[in-house]
Amino acid sequence: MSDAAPAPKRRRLPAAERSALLVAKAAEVFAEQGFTIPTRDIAQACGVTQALLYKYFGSKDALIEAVLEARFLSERGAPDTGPLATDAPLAERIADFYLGFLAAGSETNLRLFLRAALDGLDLPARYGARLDARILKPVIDTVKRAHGLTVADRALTRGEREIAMMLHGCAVFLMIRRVIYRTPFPRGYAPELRRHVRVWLAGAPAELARER
Amino acid sequence: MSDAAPAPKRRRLPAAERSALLVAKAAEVFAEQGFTIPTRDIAQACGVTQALLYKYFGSKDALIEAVLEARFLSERGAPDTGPLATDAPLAERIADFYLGFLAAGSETNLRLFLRAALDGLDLPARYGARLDARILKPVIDTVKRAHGLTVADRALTRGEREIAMMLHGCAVFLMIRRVIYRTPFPRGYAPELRRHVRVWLAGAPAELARER
DNA sequence: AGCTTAAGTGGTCAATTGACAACTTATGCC
DNA sequence: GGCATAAGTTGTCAATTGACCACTTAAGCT
Repeated sequence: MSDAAPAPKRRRLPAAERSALLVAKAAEVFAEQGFTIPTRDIAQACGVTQALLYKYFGSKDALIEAVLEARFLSERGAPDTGPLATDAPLAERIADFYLGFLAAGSETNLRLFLRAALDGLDLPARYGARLDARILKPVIDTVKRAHGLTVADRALTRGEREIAMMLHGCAVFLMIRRVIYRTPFPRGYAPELRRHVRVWLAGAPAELARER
Repeated sequence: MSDAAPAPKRRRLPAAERSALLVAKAAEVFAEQGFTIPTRDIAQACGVTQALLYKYFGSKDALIEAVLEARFLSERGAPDTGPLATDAPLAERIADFYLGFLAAGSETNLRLFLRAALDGLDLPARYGARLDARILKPVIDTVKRAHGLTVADRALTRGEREIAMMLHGCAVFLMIRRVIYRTPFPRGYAPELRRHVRVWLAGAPAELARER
């Protein structure tokens, strides 16, 4: 009975640790509730007083910026390009790569990204370069190699980028349907994603060849 | 000089007219600023006092519901399926149909829809049936006919629906990139959309044939 | 013109919200 | 143990916000 030990109050964390904790939790809350959620609610979700948020981040905007930085602009979080380089069939490699991207780009990330974009926070422009380097170019180069096209060391042409964006849009839209529209995918989206890759691969190489 | 005629104060509109005006303007404001915008700001954008909003709609939620109803659940606003039935080449017909959809689904509509979905307003589920009837099935049937497959009078199978959804996702993602991500498309998105349709048509018919 | 009625306004209230100053206390170091 | 310092809290303030009541006035009818 007398389990008198009071709740294990974890107080007085070192600043770096607390800061990371606040940013992580705030990301979830912003993603779910939007950036207009009161700072008091964020603090409560963090198990901390509202005033402490202001000790760590001088303003609500600064907290938002810290969240976006941590989630989208820091070096961590690039999807693993390993699946692209196996000796499996091309379609399988690309599907596996994108399945990794969809898993890594968590629900929180998608919600945050869309909310930030809707609210004019200029995130997509800042994120654009990373998208090209981490996702679009690796995919295009993989397809080119598989079809005997020469792989240049330069940035994607506009046309190549759009071809890659078609598949990317399909993958992101799958995630939007599940996470934002709340469409149920009882067996995950692997089957649908594989089909998308099949269809895309039926037409994309010819388009790529056209691009000089 | 003495254009002494004072500002043409349009006051005392008939209720139906005023109501429509409020809903239309509120849709724009919600789309731009999100559903958390103060009712006072909406009223100001309408050129009306905040109290009047409460005369017409008993609460903020009721106003939001009226906006979503008017934009997504009323009978108006179905995209024109005319372009699907011309005697132009298949790719051109589908591209033209979707260009119409992208133009009709205005920026305001896309923003509203995403915001509503993000905020858990359950709009996608309510809108789903209309999407099938107005867009996905017409497209699939057009492709089937062009490829000599029999067109049934029943609803789409799950597989057919996903095949259509692939193209739909590409089109919506184009709009998202322009409207939400604010990516510039100097020459409109007709060129990219046409390319998407080409690629899709290279693989989709084979997938459709598989679906029995 | 006079009157009725619906359209629209001004002002107010309690609750909420971003921000912060003053205060308290846990924790590591000697 | 004693204590310096950073970690965390309490309480407060002005501005904002959803809601609404009492009041004013334009339009149509006769």
